[in-house]
Amino acid sequence: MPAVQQTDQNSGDIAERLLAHYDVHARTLPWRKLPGQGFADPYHVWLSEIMLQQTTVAAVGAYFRTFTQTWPNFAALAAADDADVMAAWAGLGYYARARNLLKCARVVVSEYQGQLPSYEADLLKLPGIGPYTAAAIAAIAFGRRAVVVDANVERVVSRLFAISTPLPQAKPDIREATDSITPELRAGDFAQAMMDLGAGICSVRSPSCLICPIQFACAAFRAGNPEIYPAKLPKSAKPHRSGHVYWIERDAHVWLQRRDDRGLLAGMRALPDDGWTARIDGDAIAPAAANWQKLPTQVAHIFTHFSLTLNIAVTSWPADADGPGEGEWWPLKSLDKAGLPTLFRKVTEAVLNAGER
DNA sequence: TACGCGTGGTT
DNA sequence: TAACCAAGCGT
Repeated sequence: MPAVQQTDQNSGDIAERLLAHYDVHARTLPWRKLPGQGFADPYHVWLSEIMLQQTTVAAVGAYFRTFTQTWPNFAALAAADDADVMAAWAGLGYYARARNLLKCARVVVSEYQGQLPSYEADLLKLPGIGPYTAAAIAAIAFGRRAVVVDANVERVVSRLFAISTPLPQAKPDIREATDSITPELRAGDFAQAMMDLGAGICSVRSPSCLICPIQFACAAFRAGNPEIYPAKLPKSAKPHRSGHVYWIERDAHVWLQRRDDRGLLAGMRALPDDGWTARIDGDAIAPAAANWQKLPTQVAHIFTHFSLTLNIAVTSWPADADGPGEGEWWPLKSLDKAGLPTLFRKVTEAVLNAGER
């Protein structure tokens, strides 16, 4: 006994009502054209969609402006130095996105004459573009009909249709239901309207059903329990790890290394460590024999899948001697330009605030 | 297929 | 405060 079977007529009404609401209430965003003003620059749509993967609108804003000012199109970005792009991405997280961003820009230049392809199937082949992003770009930048499903849409649609199967098993049903209400025209506006709805009205904890433009069609509203959707399986507890980082200072410079190309914080500049990972604690073995001094303060950081407490050991290094292993001496006065991920920024702050060096 | 992958805001 | 969550993707 399906709670609600949307009729064809009803399905059309959903898009119509949602788009009418969007025409009046669309959020103004740096990468967005307002309804009726045509399609946004595909480069801007692509860049914003990559940045917005698992990332809030508020966090993306400044990065989007920096990137579009520094690299205004695919050709400029494709010609950029990898290290500059990684440094510009520092702090935004999920650094594989930045590496794939560059790969993608270079493919667009070499294979597509610097113009993003407009078909979902072609977009899907590009680095960093998955099912969601391919559909979003095809619809938003090129006006093609595509079924755009992100976490917002999953929440809205699971409520509309009272889909009680837990995620991720519910994904096929949700995609089918989304397909059934996606209009032939204005699929891009429809997708953005669904995401605006999910970000504002149809929120996770306390949805504002009384002002929702598609309340009339919502099975969960009718049942009085929108907040139970989407159902999700419980998450496993995240482990706690500890380890060390090592601050090696020589003549107002600090020794920085580049992390491995794969895994956590891949390819990012970093301080030397004692081998801690998401799975194991560090072994507390310093990268070299030296007069190490342990700082009284620790740094705590929480990743997606584990939390970490870092101890900090500092030493001063003989003048003119090279640091241990591969690395570079980075001037302390421009440490903010090193593009350190947030974990190591916390460490540098702790060291510099400690004073004793 | 399920897991690894950042960070900051919210409750 | 600890847990949850965000315009997901690659492997």
